[in-house]
Amino acid sequence: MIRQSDSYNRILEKYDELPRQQKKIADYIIRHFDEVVFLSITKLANVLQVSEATIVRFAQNLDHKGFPELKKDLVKYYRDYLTPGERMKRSIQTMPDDPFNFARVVESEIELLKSAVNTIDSGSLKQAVDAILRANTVYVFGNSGNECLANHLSFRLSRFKLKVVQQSVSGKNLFEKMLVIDKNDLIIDYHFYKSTIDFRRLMDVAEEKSIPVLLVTDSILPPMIKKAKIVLHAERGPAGTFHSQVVPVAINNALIDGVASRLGDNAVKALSELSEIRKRHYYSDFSGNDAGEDI
Amino acid sequence: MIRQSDSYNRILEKYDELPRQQKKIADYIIRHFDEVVFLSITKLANVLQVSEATIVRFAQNLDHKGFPELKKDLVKYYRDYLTPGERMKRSIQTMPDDPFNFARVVESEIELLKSAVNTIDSGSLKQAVDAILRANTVYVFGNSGNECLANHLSFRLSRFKLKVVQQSVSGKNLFEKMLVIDKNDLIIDYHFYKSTIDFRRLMDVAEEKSIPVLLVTDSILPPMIKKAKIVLHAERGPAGTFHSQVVPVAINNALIDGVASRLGDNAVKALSELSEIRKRHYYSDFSGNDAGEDI
DNA sequence: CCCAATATGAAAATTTTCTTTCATTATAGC
DNA sequence: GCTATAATGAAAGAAAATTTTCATATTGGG
Repeated sequence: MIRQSDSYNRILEKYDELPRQQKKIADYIIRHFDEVVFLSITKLANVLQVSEATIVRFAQNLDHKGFPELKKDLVKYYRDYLTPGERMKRSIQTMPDDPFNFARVVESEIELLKSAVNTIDSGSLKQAVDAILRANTVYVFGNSGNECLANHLSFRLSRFKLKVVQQSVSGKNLFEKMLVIDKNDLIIDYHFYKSTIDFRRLMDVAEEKSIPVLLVTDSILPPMIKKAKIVLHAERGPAGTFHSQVVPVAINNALIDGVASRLGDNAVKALSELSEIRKRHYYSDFSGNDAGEDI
Repeated sequence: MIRQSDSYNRILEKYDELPRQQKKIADYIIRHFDEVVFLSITKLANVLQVSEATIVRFAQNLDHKGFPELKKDLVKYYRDYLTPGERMKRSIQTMPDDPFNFARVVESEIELLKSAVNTIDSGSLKQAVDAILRANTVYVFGNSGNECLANHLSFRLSRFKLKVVQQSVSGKNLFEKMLVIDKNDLIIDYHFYKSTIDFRRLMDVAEEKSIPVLLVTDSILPPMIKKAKIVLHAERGPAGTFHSQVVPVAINNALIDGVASRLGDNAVKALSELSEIRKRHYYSDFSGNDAGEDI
């Protein structure tokens, strides 16, 4: 419910005193908050079948100088409380500040995941899965803070018997590693915030050799994403705070799920084959029923 | 990723051909989508320090009649896809059983996170953070599917200038690695589902040498948790499905947050020191303002 | 039902936003 | 380094949005 908006409270306060047409305006604003923030007085007047003058008077009755001020106030509220990013920031701020409160961490992760839904579309996801399955070998790049992501994805994919190579190198070694990659392969790279030399090198070489690139990022600046064939984009929280890897991990999961469902029985077969091999060769000498490992 | 917006795609298409100032406009729009939808051309010109005329030309270069048309297009996209809840609803409704539906993945992750709140108590979390800070060196173990978790935690902790060693080894090598660890250190291990030989070896040696162990697990079977000093326990979903690492990553985040808040200014200092070093030695030779990396 | 007080809409006046023009500056090709 | 071409900003001009005015309509007490 709408709160703490000066305008909103004023509307409620004065609602009973408002004349007929102005009640109509008040009703509409309360019910269609997120429309009104984008409407001019003329359009609002048309929608409501009320004169522009009356809308101005309505605004003035609420102690605003005029309609633009009223709208500014509505926009302020809208942006502060109803926009995904803002709501997240706020919910983190307002939480009790106990650093050992797991609920707090979870709460903000959930908000992040929810907003990520807005930015990952199933088209790209499908494209990504196709590219993975089509590739001769999948090369997963991810450095420093993103090594864990590269590791996670490459581990899971290799369990489906896909040819996957994890590359967590930087500097000149990067070129060497890239020598063997060609256009029938796929490069997956995790890269956040700003582009680095290594990233640009990678993208340049990929372009030169026509190697398709799947980029997982929180940046949507053209220099960053222009050269990538497929981009999966998700915010990881407000800049300046510690960035969580929960959203990228969820993206990995989506990719893994997608690949698994495409492979169908073959995925299951690959996994059980692995478990067979393991049982026979490595763990069969050990006590009874706890030899397995989770999938 | 922003899609299906004519404007957005047109910006990407034409980005390279755009002159200097207009690139600036393109960058700002892409980065601050949700600001621009509320700005007049005058205000945008002020923010960007670009003339209004140039903004009009930018809009026209994108095949719009003028600025209002461009804005209308941006608003349309914003309202369709970025409004709270809209997109989530949309994608869940439109494709209930599509394996490429990110919203579905996210929903189940959210459920898992929510239930994890009940099984992680702040007492254990606090204990865990204390143990990390008290330890001489933190040894983070995590194999195969859990290597990414070990990598994630050790990377972040080492950024706080803590002594952290990641150990992703198995078999006999494990013994060798454990030789150097003593009771003033801390072992962190990620272990799910069932115990393995390696796990028992680790726990046995730890017990013998009185090394404290922090165990992150989804199992509460006594053989699993008995020997660990601290246990953080969370479900990762029903057996038989692919197990997501989202919950363990969230646990890592909680640990990292806790450590950061305990270190207070020192954490910030360590991070900014790192960024200084990097700036001076590695990236200072490169173009302008994009040398950084995220934290 | 009538009258005063208030509310309303149409249209004019004003303000703000947007577009075009034109002189100046930057850029790319030679 | 020079020149042709394109890009830019300041300011004028056009268009749209907003406010005010004023004549008319509505409302609520007597």
